[in-house]
Amino acid sequence: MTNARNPSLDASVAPTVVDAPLAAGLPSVLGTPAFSPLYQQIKGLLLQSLQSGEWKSGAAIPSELELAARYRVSQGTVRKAIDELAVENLLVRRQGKGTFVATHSEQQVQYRFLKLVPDSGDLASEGPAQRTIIDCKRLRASAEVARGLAIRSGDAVLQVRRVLAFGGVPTILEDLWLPAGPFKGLTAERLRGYDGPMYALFEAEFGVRMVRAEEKIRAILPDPQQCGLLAVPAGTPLLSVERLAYTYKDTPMELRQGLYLTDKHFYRNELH
Amino acid sequence: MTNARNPSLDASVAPTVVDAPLAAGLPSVLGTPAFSPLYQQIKGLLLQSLQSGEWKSGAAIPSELELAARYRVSQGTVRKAIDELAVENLLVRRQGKGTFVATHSEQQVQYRFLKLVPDSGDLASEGPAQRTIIDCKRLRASAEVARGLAIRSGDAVLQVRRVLAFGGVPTILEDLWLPAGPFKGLTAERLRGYDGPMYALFEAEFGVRMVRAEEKIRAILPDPQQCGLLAVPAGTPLLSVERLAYTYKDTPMELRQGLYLTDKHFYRNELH
DNA sequence: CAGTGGTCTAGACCACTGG
DNA sequence: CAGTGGTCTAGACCACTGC
Repeated sequence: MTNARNPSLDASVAPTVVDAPLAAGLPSVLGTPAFSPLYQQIKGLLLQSLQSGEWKSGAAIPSELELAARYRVSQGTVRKAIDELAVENLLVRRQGKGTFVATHSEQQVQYRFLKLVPDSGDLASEGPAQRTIIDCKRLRASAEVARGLAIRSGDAVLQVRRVLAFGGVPTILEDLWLPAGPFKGLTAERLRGYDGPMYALFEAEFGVRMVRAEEKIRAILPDPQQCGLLAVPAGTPLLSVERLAYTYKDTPMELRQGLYLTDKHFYRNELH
Repeated sequence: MTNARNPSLDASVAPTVVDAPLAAGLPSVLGTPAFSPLYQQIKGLLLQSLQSGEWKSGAAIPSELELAARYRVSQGTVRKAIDELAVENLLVRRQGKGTFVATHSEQQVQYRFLKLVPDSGDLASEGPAQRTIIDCKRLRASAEVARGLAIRSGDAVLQVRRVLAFGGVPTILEDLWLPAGPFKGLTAERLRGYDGPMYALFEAEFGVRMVRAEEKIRAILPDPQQCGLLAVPAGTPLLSVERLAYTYKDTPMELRQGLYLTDKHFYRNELH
């Protein structure tokens, strides 16, 4: 393919492909990327298939050769697109088996987004967390919550409060805010009836896949109510972990504030 | 190249190449990798050249074509090796210019390992940090420090204590422990005379490049001395950030305990 | 054994940098 | 303009999985 911006990636095989908005090679104002390599466009198409639900959580996507045929590109180009999605943890490659849609329900990565680790050993060695749903309320988004979730202040949101305990010791107190629309029908009972990571439930019941998140971490002192729920004396310093979780296309779908007791655990991070 | 484990990657061109220790294809006991792809071996050779000092911090390494010729492999294989090193932030690719040895002295990534961010804006907007070296002592490693640095308890180490302030507000109190050998000659005066990231000084003066690190984060209450140095009242919760930083080959080279004031800043982390 | 992802090659051409 | 990294292809073969 000589590729004067991909004659073959046309509407018939790739209905919604977004071709480079400007002529290739012409730098546009102020650093707008005037060139999008083929594999990036393929990546975009794969992303669409993921977002649209064409491929379900945990299911295999078509093989590289099939995708190459579908998009009329070489296997290597598809590989590069899949490679990036695998690095971002949206897809999982398994040699000899295929490429699968990443999910939060797998045993190995149950706590993909939870960086809290016991002082000795790993979370798994403490056995499963004991989850206690305290409540699940429907209310109107405060200005702060609305800003995080990119909705209008006053829009309906669900607020979930829960406590996680390890080995019987309450360790994490969490408040979650979810946009009411995508999570219509979520109740405290439904949450209590589910045994597994919450994000797995979101995938299975609401088709919402959390794909990445940002956390803001601070040291704080809990208020009296928080002390009670975590069963710690006033004046105990806690880690405040404010998380904003995103689905595809950088859409924020959950705001979460966690309070972590860090006398027997720590938040583990790797720097590169 | 037909490659029945790389006849061409021989001693003459790649003096220290470690060939797959076992015959390819024969799985050995308990999951030991019995197969090492060519590009991984090339990666190992590049790593050696980095570690040996053949290529200095910030300097360009040979072009892909040159390396391909040197190792007698295709450009694609060299590319894949470099790709991984670039992902790990050991190398930096610059299109049209070359591939460079990553360094901590560059403006853009000055604070590569510092995840503290002001509530509004970024660290750069606050101007440069004011660094105050409190002291730099030579002492014997405690059991804990020795365990972290993988040396013997009682071995000589340097302990550095300093305070970082932003906009005149003391925000970070840090204690560092360094093995005395590689850092022979480091003094408080030398540290005070240097204007820039400490890791940049380590590169320039001691040839030690920090390549990755692990952090353990907790919420703690400072002791009276720490309160004094940070000018905060007793009872102020602080983020305790214990960092273990590594050079090449997973060699630990620095243990660091930081106390972060998080009323105007937060520790920012991204999850994937 | 067929099917999947993983490695490796050789070659063409494109995009970016700097002299 | 030459030199660098970046993209894309086509094809061969290897390693792993499961039937």
